[in-house]
Amino acid sequence: MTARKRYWLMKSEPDAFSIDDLEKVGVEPWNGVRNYQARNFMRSMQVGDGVLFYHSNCKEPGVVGTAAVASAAYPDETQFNRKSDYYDPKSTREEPRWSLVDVKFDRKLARTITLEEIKRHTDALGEGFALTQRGSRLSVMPVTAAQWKLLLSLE
DNA sequence: GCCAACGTTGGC
DNA sequence: GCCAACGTTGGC
Repeated sequence: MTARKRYWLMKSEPDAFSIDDLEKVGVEPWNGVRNYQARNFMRSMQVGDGVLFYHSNCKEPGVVGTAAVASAAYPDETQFNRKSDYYDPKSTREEPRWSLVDVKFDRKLARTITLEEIKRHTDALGEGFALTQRGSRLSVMPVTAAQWKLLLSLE
């Protein structure tokens, strides 16, 4: 039951949902992920896992805060909603395609750990790190304990 | 706003 | 099952 705590990095566009938004609401269902790899990572998450909150597609992309996984994976409601941008006509209640987890605010970093800065540590982070991998657009990815420690040590 | 890289779709 | 076309992501 009590698996060791694991770590993740989750991207969000601050224009859509920022770390400040998460601080305001406290807990947020991480809806709208429509990539199988990212979905599978969320399905393997456990309550209490650590999350690096990353701002993407913005002026200063980078890690801006930490959060925690607050639920096991469950179906993403937006896939059933015709009016939602995330509506998936091929998904059914019986066999939902898309899952999400609830994410709970932990803290904002004193400053943004920018992507530019993170790239300078590419070697230490290792080749398998999707964030610094050329062409990777994965929005939810695993982070090792060592990577977690290294990234937060830059704060 | 541009565009490279990637994932998905659909015709065959 | 291949692959061209298309849509999206996300850094710059």
